Amino acid sequence: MVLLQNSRLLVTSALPYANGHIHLGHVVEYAQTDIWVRAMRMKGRRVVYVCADDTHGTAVMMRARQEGRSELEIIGSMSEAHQRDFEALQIRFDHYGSTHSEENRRFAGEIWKAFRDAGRVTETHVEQLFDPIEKIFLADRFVKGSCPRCKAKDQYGDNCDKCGATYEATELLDPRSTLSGAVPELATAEHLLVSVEPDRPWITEWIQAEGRMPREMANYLKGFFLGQPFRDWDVSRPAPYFGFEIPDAPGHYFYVWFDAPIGYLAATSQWCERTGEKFDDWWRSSECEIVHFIGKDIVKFHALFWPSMLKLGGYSLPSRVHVHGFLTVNGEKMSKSKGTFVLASTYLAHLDPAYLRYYYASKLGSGVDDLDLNLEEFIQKVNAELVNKVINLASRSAKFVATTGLTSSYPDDEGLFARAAAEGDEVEKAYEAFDFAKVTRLVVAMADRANEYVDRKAPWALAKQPGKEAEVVEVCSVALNLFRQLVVYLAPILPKLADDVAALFGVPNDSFACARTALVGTPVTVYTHLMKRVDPKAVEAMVEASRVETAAAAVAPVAQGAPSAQGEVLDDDGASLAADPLAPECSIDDFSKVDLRIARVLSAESVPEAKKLLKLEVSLGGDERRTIFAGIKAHYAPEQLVGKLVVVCANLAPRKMKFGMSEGMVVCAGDGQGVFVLTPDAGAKPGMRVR
RNA sequence: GGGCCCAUAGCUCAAUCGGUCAGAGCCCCCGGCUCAUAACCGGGCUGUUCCUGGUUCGAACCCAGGUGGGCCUACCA
Repeated sequence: MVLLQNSRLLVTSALPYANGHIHLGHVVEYAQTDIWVRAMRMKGRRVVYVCADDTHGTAVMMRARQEGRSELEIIGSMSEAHQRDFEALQIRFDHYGSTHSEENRRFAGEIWKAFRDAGRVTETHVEQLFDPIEKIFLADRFVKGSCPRCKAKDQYGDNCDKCGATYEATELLDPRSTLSGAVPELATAEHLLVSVEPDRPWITEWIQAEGRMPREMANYLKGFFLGQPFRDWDVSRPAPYFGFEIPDAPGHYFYVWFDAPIGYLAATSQWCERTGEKFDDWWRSSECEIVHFIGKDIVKFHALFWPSMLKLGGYSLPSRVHVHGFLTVNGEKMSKSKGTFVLASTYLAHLDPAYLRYYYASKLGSGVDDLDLNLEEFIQKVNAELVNKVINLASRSAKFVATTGLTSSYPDDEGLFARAAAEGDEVEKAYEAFDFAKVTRLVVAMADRANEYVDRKAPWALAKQPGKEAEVVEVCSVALNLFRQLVVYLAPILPKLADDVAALFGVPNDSFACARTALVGTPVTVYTHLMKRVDPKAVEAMVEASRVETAAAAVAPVAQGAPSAQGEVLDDDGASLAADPLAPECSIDDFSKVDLRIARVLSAESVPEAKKLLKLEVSLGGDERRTIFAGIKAHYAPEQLVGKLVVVCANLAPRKMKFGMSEGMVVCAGDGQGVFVLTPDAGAKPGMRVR
């Protein structure tokens, strides 16, 4: 570990993008960072934790146009929503800013000037497609057309997902703007690039320093980027663009990824302004170490470009770039149709944030592995470990000392308290090493020992024997002290519980040192449940609510590459329509050529060798049956479909596929991300025509 | 096709330098208890540590090859 023991710490989480709400995938990162920050504070370190909304770029601009609102309105309301979610999740920043701030403009300008002064800015002309209606240059993701190689329709401007060809957007056949549907024109745009190649030698070394980042990430960067010259980085976008105009290049704007990480600087600066701290003490001081928490998708920006920017600007480099994996739910990617794409606000409407914080912590090691939220395990683990073992200690002992309080001197407890106190070092080390799973393992083991002790001493039996009153109080004083010790160790993960327990005894739990000394003579207030068991029905309700919410929701036109940009738009904002414009008008005769029928799914099986295909057997009524291969494996389990009525195109020319003949097509709605099979209302029968 | 990571009981995972490390929790079964949020305690149960070969006095841990996953990326390492 590169971290020094006594320096101050500046900690960041990646900036959530202003185009979508916080969901459970985001929470992995913010909860993890928050836990680490709290743990470092409880060790006595000075820590500042900053974050901000990432606001710039085409996605926000287009959303503003579609909704007829200004960008400022959109980023304003999204920032509020984000902060509300974080607050409810007990994720506490010292400062939460926005990349759309004067400070950020200033820092971006300064770093830009540093590139200029170093002679590292070059210009280039890029032939790019231009939307004559929206008056905007089209990024690859905003153009669709036919693949120049295999002629597959509806492909984005960078590569073909049918044949895998890569090409320039300008090579697409029949290109269309996904924004307006217009035929794009070829236009020349001037772009500004910065060179990062001069930094490659020292970045190569910097990345591989012990503890800089998880080993597999360092290997990945080394193998993938560092072995060859860095290409110049295109950091400008032509107007119109929602962002900062480049000071010495009118008409050019900073690309969102240029000013996004600079948001870390700006947020710190705002915090300094507010608190009277000196900025240079945090970003230009050997006494301060910087720790970034990021997802593995954005490691390139944080480990290659960002150090280069910092160095040129004269700022400190990060001591640690802590990289985590993605969230899966029940073993697979979050799925809207399965209701496992859960927004933070939806979770919070049904469940206590403490459960999620605990569960995530119990699964977080120091590596980059994806974290699976298995909902069954979530219920079982939280109930068994947290409520049944830890909380139970207080629950089973508190009432015996309600009138007496804790003993005035700490009784003999067979060394249990001392042992757990000694293990505090291990707990602290595990926190520091980001191994929160180990923390929970240690704590659960301590709780087991404590429960075993209470069981052996059986205070409930003693209470029935006259003259043993003092002994009862002793046993329960031990139990409560052991309990509080656990709560102190868990405090970074469960700050609310720590506060509640502090109130129970009237003694704070704000430092790991609190776990070293037993409480004596302390009065105990009336005990009420500190945490309820997870109700499986609430989990079900949350999944159901997510299914409903997202089924009704439109999808963001593009998932933009900003920090942790896993966000989605969740209302009927026309984004889907914009992303996939209406086809040219057709006649009723044209339409009649397509014979759509209701069909019943008789069987469905996944094609093991195929990535995307399910093999369906459908009935059109009577003996008319069809075998259809549908590319919906990623979105539907075979058993979800069996027995369902669906709409199929019955007169589609049969198509020979690798796995057999497909004799029709199941009609689905989709936008490239979600896929939704259409089903008729009750009463429809197989064979009915759809007009 | 290339790169990286991973592979331990039904499930989720542990196991400082290769040396009682083959473990914990959950699940399941049996027993106890009744203070506690149908919670707690005790006992039992399952493993050729993916396979094959090698190094070593000794390997889950090191090396080679293979198989199977995950992620990234693509005619380029």
